[in-house]
Amino acid sequence: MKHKLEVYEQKRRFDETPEPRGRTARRSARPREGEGSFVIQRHDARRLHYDFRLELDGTLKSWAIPKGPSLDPTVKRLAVHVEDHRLEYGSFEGRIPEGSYGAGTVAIWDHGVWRPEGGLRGAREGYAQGKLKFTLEGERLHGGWTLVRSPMHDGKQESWLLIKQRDDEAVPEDEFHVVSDERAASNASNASKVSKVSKASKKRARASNEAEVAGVRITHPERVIDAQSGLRKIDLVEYFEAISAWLLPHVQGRPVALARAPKGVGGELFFQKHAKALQIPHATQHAGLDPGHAPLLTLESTEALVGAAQMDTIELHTWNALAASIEKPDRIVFDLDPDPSLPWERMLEAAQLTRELLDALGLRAWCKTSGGRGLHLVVPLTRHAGWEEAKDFARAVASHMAATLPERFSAKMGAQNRKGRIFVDYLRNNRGASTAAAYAPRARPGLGVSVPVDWDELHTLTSGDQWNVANVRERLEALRTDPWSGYEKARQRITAAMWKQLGGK
DNA sequence: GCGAGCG
DNA sequence: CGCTCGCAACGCACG
DNA sequence: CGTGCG
Ligand SMILES: [Mn+2]
Ligand SMILES: [Mn+2]
Repeated sequence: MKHKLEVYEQKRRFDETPEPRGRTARRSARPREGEGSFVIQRHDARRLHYDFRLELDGTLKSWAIPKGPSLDPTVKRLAVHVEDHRLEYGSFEGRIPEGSYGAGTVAIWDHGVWRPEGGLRGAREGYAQGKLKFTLEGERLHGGWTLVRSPMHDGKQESWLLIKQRDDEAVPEDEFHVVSDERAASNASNASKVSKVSKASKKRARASNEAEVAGVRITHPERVIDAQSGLRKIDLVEYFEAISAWLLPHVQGRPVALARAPKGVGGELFFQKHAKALQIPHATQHAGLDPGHAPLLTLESTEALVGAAQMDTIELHTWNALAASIEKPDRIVFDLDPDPSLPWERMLEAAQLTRELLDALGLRAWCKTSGGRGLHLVVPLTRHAGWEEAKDFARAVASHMAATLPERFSAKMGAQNRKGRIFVDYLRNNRGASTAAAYAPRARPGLGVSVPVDWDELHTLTSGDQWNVANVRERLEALRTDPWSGYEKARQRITAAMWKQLGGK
């Protein structure tokens, strides 16, 4: 106990604060035998909370309650056990200056008498054992209360819960809105009826708030994730399910980066490459590929795609290597990013020109819309080179384009460098970098989709996002041949001759 | 969307 | 309990 | 060099 007070005094510099210095003398008008004083101070500090203090054995046992007490017996309020305070502190109100521990303002929110069940002995035992039952007689709070130590107390501070007991002083607020009609109809305050109604309404709410697709529980299926198209979460989920046969060949075996948007397009978007446990339902984990991190992920099945969608994955980006040969990329990607002011025709020409350079080098490339503003050129490779060589080679190609056609291409990122031109983004060929996969949606208004195209149809393309989650099905149904035929069979490598043509390393 | 950390 | 916070990561452009 | 962007 003495120790606790010392800790407190160390945290405070008494000469700088208006709080009372502890004195050993005096003690004001005492409550009756078996009772003690209590106080709740509203403490507007770095974080607003309520300090709940019970007098016991000459000191104030103290808890910080972030949300303050609730009169609803079904509500448990976290009460973090904090240092004992001196009795004198119970009457403190005022400002704790900046720079002092607990800086902010303190106001007495309630005070009065607490009467522990079992008297003084009950209080001591309850406090030691982590379960205090007591009655409060304050100005705001009355009736029975329970303060229990939560089984989960990790490390320094104990977590307790403050709960109102069910008595006449309790004010149930649970489901107030849902139940209020019922209550008005029959003015009987029938607790069991209320709880039945609330249970039923919760069940109903869950039923309409959940769906099941490919064995995966889908929460909030009706939530609109893109205002522009009006598409809902369930539409995205069903898109992934329907596109599965087309999409899986492009993601299976490859570590992914998921771009997730729990609040939909326009909300916060974050990437996720790693996950512990089965945080993404049905995803496959690959521990050890990325040292110092949780396992990398691959998506191998329809269930995994749907699982990702349940977790609000919109974009699916893949590495340029398989998990099984993580140090040997099996392709390089050129991401053609146009200055937004350029006419689309320049974009098509750029793709064709890039293709011609690659062709001259002896490399076949395949093209897809990005689902956004541009196009992606994908060059499959046998798994012969390391990341360093693949990246250097991609940079050499981009630099060559920029050097030969500087009015059209830039190999430097940054809006400045791209002005009036197309940035050949070769940076997606670094280890750990990734590019939106074929048939993956993009987290942009309209939910564009990256779609593989045949070179023969290049001239018919109208934009990088001409296909989207809503209309790509039409495209696929109309297809007579695989636009990427030959891709799987390609066996090509980066050779010394290519380097020579590009002007050496 | 969800687990971890924290008050 | 209930809130808030991560959830990639790194070369490159710019100052 | 540090900082911020993509
Ligand atoms: Mn406090
Ligand atoms: Mn792009």
